[in-house]
Amino acid sequence: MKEKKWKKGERLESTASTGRSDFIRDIISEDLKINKNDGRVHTRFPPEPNGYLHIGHAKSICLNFEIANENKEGLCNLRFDDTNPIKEEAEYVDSIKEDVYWLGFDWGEREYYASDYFETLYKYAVQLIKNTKAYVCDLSADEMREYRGTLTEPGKDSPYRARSIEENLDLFERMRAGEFKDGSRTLRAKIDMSSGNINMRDPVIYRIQRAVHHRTGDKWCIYPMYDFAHCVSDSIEGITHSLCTLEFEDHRPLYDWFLDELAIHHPQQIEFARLNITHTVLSKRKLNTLVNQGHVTGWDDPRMPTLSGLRRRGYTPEAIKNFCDRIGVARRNSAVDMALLEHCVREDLNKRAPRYMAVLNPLKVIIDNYPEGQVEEMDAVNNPEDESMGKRKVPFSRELYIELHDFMEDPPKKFFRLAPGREVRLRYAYFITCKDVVKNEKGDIIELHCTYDPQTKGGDAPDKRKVKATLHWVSAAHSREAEVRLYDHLFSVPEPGKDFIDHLNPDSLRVLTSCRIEPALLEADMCQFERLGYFCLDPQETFVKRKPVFNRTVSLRDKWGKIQKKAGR
RNA sequence: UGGGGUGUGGUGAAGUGGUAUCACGGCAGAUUCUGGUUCUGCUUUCAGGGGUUCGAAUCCUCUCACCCCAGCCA
Repeated sequence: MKEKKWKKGERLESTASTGRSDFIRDIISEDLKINKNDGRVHTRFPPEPNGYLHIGHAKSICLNFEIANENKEGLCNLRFDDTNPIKEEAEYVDSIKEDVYWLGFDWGEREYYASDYFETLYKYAVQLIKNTKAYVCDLSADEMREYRGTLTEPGKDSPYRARSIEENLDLFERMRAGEFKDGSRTLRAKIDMSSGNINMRDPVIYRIQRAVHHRTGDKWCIYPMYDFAHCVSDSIEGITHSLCTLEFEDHRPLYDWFLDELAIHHPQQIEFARLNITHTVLSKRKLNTLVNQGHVTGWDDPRMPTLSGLRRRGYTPEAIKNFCDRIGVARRNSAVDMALLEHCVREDLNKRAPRYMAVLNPLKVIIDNYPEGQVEEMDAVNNPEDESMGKRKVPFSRELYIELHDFMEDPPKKFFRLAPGREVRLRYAYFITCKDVVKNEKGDIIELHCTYDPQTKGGDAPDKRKVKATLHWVSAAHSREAEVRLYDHLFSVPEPGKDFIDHLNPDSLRVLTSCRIEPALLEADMCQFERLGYFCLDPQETFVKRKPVFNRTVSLRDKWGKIQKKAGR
């Protein structure tokens, strides 16, 4: 019989003070009202240490930890679901802890491992045998598949299903003792081989597997399966609400069955839709393929949606958490627009990133009427959004660099940057007018000759005349060379799908090696390059390349870019 | 007639019998020493049919579409 654990019903107050409301928080509010679990709220984030965390995990981390934080005495455990020694490694445990901590969540002393419960799990398995609810099965993997039936046909009972309790007890003990070959026997739950839910067709709960476990070494040669280990681990830890993704929905009857048969504390499993984001992939398998086939440099490649990749790209924990809060929690499969993630970083970085000037594609500008050898220190605001971030000095001299794209010899209508005969402002410095364009034999523009108006020092004209553009610049002699890496979507289509490799964006990385940065910038790690975007220093690459290497976190919103794109079509 | 889910603007979410709401995106404008930020306005939606009701995204019913499940993975 179907039983809905969350009845659609009267309007519920949202949890705590956040004002946020979603179906999970509604369930918890209702549970609190009837004093279920003595009013406790206890969640857990249960990663398997077999890979790196990505932003999809962040959704789950935020959900679990924030729900705990929203409730008085609410707790959230960090539990490693380490029941498969073949796939799991201590290295992943460390990276997962680092990522969760980086996001800003605290699991206190509650760092647990399913492997801590192996002994207890074994005892519970014995209890199931004693209750005639589990049996040792000698079917091979292939045979078991045959016996299982199909989606539309029921399965058949295993010939070993009717073994006596004594025989099962003996065999199971000897499985543990290592008397049998890997894969030769399993312990199975005795449920219903004709169930429409394939998970209930006598699922395996223990398999024989001689492998070194990252924590228990070679102490065990039998390991519990997820369905058994997970619900019991939740129960042992006193979890009240066990939140997981939609694909475990079919496992809930099994989750409930084990706990009912064992008659132990019974958390409620609640499923929600996993996160998808456009223009990227969020499955361990696909991310793994990207790494293994060399489409990216590693799990922390700044184009990867992994937490380590996003961190290296310059995303802040605040931006990611804000994103996770905004996408909501629901039960329908969906794909969030990458633009929302980008909006969230811009919003955060706009408030906190100090501004600097950097020229990505330098074009030399010579101010003909500026005294040779003269240097002036211009006052520049570090962050117009936050006065407390103060000011700095930027050296100005006769020879400068501006952005190549800020000049056009024959500008179209809506281009209002520098052009022959046109006057623009150099930010925090002077108005300049372009007088002459110097080209090489190939016809490439290599140098501009301009004049400046000494009256406009600081950037304002005494006669109040206006200019239509303000350009960023650096002093040629005072600026330093840097490498800048510009990132774009990893995939050129919103939903890469099964053939995702075919849709890789060839321009997801562009490396610019002769950029010029203002001297003060050397001290910044995260910053805005004015008019360009948000960037962060890549410490590893800076060390390797022996010059500053910056990653572009995200570009600024770009109206001119949009106009150009439209014109291009 | 295998089982389990899900359908609300371009996208993600709220809404649980009483004017469909919010955010992102897009478009237009204002402000601006960043074509940034900020501000304003516009844009477009209840999968479909039938029923109940004074009144339906919401209740009933039929249909359609999509997602998940046949690991000794989690």
